[in-house]
Amino acid sequence: MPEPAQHRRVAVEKARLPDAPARRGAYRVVLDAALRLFAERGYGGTSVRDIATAADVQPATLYAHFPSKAHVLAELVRIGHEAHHQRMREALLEVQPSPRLQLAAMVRAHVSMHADYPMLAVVANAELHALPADLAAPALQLRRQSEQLMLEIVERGLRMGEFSVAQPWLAVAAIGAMGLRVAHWYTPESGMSVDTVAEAYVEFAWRIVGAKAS
Amino acid sequence: MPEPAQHRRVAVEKARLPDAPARRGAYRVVLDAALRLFAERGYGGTSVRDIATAADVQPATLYAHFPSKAHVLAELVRIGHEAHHQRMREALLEVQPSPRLQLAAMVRAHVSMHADYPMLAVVANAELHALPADLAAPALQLRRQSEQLMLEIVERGLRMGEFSVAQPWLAVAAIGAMGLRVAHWYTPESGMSVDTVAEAYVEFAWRIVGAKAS
Amino acid sequence: MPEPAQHRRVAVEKARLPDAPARRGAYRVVLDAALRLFAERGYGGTSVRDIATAADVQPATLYAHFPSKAHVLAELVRIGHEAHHQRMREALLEVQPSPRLQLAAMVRAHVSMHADYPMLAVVANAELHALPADLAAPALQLRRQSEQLMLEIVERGLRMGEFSVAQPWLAVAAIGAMGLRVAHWYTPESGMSVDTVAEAYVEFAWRIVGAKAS
Amino acid sequence: MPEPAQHRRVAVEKARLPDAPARRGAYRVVLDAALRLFAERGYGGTSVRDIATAADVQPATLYAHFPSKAHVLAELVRIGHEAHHQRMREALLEVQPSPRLQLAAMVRAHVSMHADYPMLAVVANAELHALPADLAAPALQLRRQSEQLMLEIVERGLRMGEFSVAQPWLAVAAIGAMGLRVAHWYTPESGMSVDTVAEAYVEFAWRIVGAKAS
DNA sequence: GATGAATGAGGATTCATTCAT
DNA sequence: TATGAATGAATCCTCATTCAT
Repeated sequence: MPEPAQHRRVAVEKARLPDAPARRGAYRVVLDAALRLFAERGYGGTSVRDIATAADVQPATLYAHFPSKAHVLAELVRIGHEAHHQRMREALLEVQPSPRLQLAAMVRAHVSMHADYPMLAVVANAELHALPADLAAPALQLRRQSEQLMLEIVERGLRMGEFSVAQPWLAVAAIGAMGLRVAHWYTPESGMSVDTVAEAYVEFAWRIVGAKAS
Repeated sequence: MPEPAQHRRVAVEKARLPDAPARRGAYRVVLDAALRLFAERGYGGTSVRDIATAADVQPATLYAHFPSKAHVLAELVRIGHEAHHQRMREALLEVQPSPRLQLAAMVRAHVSMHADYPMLAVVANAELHALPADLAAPALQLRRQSEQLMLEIVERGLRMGEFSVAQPWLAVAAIGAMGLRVAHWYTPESGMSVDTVAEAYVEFAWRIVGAKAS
Repeated sequence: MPEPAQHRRVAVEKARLPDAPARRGAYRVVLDAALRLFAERGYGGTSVRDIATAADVQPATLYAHFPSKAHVLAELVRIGHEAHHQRMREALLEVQPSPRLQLAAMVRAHVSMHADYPMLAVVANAELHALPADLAAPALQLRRQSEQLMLEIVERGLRMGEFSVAQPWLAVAAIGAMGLRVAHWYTPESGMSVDTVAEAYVEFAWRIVGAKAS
Repeated sequence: MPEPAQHRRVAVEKARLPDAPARRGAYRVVLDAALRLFAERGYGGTSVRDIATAADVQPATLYAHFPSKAHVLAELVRIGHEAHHQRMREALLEVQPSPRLQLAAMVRAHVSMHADYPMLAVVANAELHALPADLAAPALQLRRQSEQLMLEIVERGLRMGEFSVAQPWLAVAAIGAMGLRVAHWYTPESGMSVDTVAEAYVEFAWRIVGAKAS
């Protein structure tokens, strides 16, 4: 398995959440602490006391802002999936309707999301299973939409003769997987910019779907 | 994220371990039960009682065979990494020394391992972080070796003019990530054979590294 | 072995702690319960559940006040040794600087401490070994001080010609031992007052060191 | 409390049992191991596994020789009390019927027993309470006999005008206590011989009961 | 909002003991 | 006699959560 073989789940060390200026106070410090701990140790490996301690708050305080530990995770999962989905949508809206450029825009958004918010991506992906079905449902829907979107782009590219790949679904799975993993190894300290990685992965995606040179 | 968006961590439902005729008795049923539960719920989400119940033994019986819950995970991680490493090594030994064929052999081994033993692969990858450093160390070493091996093949292909890719390390990361994710969605009931998937991913890998048609 | 040969470790039946009006609530009831149980059954023979049940709280409540079962014992050991040390110090401060009177004051304090707080004395002495070294250290220091103090008094008495005994250290050991044991058999219901016992032991101590009649 | 303030329950480090050439094999190694562990950590602080490990035997093997963990302790308590009682009896049989000499013989036997077999003495005294009443009964009876015997000697000495002490029972309690404690601090490595200690304690005992110089 | 104390359920692990071999 | 595997109960302690303040 070809990424820096360390004994950590995320290479990055500080929690980062989008929409930074959102809520303030205990709500925010709890969410930040939970993000880091869930990313590093997993939901099951993190106790409410761990979160409270890291947030410099009493455990009881957490319950003034979240109905339960699961709802803290649910909130992170929601934020992660919504940010991801929004990046994808915006990327598509700003691009020419060519399958090649649309695929590039999606991969760019997908990869940069995972490099910009690695902890959030790891939590949203790897801890989703820890949520009860009802709390997981909204995220699953967004996930399905993104997947479907990319599949439609690839299939349109095939119909238009711009792409050439035998099993489009497998190609989409492979392209998605590439990006997912970035969250685990990427760190700004690696010397590579997010853009460098994103553009490299765009090229990989093009190659996978057999995109004709433009 | 482009795989079947379900609320499960592995598509497959039954635990499978290589070297099946190995040990017998409580050791084996505990390991089987732990494999399934760790894969489905994660290490932190699984209690010793859960394992014992699933294995139909008393919690105390587990401790006659493993020094601790962590050692059960460590054993699964070890088995997973060793099987993976062995498949890779054997694949390379049986192939012509052409980078193109060597890469294909590695990807085939990597992907088929993840499709043949999805739970083992998920546990070995996603729960490695739950192990104390000393128990994780052997697996990390094997991991580093596999990564290094694939990187050397790609770089040799580049030097020989058979491959063409700007950032070999990123290519290796992408190829590895593709395969990792297979463990989460693959199931024989999907209608695709392991070979179908493996061959598709070999083609993707070739495209990523820009392999010249042979 | 010459004390009432019963099958009990302390003759007394109710736990008593000095500085009674100190802390209130669960902290206090836990400490009282632990004192009685440790005295009667020993540290190893008492479970956290035993203590909690006797204190009429949940086991978890104990951990809101003490970091561990060992810390409950440590607290009792500390209280016991500090009370003992303080009695000794105060006794010395209130007495003429004659070795004969100083020895009497110390023995009186030593014996009355063991008769007034028999359970505390038994726990502080007989269960000290159950503490990890770091928790036992403060008690050991106080113990060494008391011993040294009595030895110095005896040696000064010898130099001044008031006492006459061949091995002062053995005399001190014997005098200390006499008092220690009082905690096991003394009870107010025996018909003897604490003072009666204390004065008898003062006489024994004088005889042991060969004190000249004043 | 005037003995070497260490964090150990017995100064001595090796287990010693009288009637050495008695039984052989596992019975003996288990008893030796239990003696040391019970002396150092107490009955409640020692597990059957601890004993078995120290004896280099499987836990199950212990049950081929003793019906239960409690019976191992009972055996040690029995051996200790019988040896103690026998020493006392023999000492009395070999001495002139003078109270002064009889008291000396008893103290000599009492003290030397506690210095010769410190671990056995500590276990027989400090762990007696851990035994169920029926297993403790024989030891308690021997104990009562020894106490009674010494009391009778002292009272006879009083009637004969050889001794002079106000409360004979307290004197007996004090003399017994002195000797008991020797087991905790005595070690041959201290530089004092058993005889030195015993003779010093004989002198202390004489002084306590106010024995007239012979 | 925040908290300190409390709790019942459950966490991993060890207990003394049994039994087939 | 000795043992390896097994067990049900109990070990200490932590869990997520509640509630009066």
